Amino acid sequence: MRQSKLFTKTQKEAPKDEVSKNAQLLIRAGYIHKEMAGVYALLPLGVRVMNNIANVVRNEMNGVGGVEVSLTALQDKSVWEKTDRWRDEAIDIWFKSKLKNGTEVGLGFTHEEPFTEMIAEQVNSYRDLPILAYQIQTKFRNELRAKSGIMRGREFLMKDLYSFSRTQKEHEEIYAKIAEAYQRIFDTVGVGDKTYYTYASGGSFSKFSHEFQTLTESGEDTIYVHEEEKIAVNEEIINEPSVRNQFNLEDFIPQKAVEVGNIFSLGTKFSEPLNLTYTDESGNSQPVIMGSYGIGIGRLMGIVAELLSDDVGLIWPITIAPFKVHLVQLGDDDSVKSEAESLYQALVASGVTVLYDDRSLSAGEKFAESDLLGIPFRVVVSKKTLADAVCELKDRKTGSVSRIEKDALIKEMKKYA
RNA sequence: CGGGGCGUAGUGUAACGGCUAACAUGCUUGAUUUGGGAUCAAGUGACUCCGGGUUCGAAUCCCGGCGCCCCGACCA
Repeated sequence: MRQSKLFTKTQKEAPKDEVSKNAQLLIRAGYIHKEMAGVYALLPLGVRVMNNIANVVRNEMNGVGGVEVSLTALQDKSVWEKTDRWRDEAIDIWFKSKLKNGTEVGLGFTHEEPFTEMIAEQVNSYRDLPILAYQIQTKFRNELRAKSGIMRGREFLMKDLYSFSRTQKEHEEIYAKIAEAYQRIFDTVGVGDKTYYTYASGGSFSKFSHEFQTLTESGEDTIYVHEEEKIAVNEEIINEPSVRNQFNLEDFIPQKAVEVGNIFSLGTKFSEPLNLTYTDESGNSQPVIMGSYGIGIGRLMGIVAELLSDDVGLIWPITIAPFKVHLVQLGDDDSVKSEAESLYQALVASGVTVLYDDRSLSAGEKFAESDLLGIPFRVVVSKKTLADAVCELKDRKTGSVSRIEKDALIKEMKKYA
């Protein structure tokens, strides 16, 4: 993409109503636009990062046998009444509205109920199971207090997968497989080393649920971390006897963290009230064993922005960066322009995503903006580089600069196509 | 929902109850520049969040509303 066509602007200063680092950086760099408290629009660069993160998640979910669907945001009240989760006293974060005829509807804050109903329509026999189905969709939660930029909003993108198993054993195998996929996701997007598999309160069908918590000072949760074992325990259950029995808490140290994913066993909590059953090998009707697995895609983007940045801007990992290469043309010289243009064409032809800064601005401004945007590789074409028949390649993360011939550069960048 | 703070050009800040609401940045035009948000000049841009009130006079004080941020509570 040519930067002259990118309509977003960068700003030197963040709006004063943003305190959180993720929102400050993402707004300054032109990735997001604040619509209102806790509600952010995605600008072109933001869309690209969000899609990339979603695709990382999608690939892993497909890899463990997940099948993608897309349920509705508008919710039928009657489905939620079956599990008693329609009442405001039960769920206080519903956004509710009415149809013209007076029928009440809600905007989905999660999808266990409609998902279970949808699956019940499809499942009859043990031969139909297990099923892993997921969606990547916008959720709506009427939070009393939105905070921390895009980390806790009222409207946000989330991946939610639901597993439907015949037996507890089968469920547990799936659960473990998804936990591994989750860790790979966090590794891939660049926060794996700071993300801990965290024991949290389980609910009625299991001793624990598990959260994936990423360490950060701006986190709203406190977890107790065991560095060597790479596990943690959420503060909320730290005083429970079962926890004290299972873990030697002396080895755990408290840290601030943000929950980027969670997985939990639902047992038959939803399948029973919503009549999701199957006929087993003996001809008996059995309730389906369920699990639920969430990842906040938008929150993940926020945490990456926050953790992988420095004092001049964002630093995207190559896996989710909006573009792999930021090609910067310096000066208005015709020879420079045509060289940059041909390099741009060649990189794009090799399948590399490129943001090509074809504008006539001062070098300083272009560099400062490039640093702020955080694209992994910056390639400069200028009179200087042209004179030596090379390009300049800078790694945004390490800051290392090298000179490389055009063909070698294309070959190198092609690795990231 | 309890507590605290704040609303002034696009953005960031200033302005004792008193002059035409200032400065920086952005944007426009021109010139000089072209390897770190460059320099100079001339422009542009504000019903001071909204509605009431006090006062000779309100960005400034008072009341109400709306919005935003922070702390807490809440958070399958």
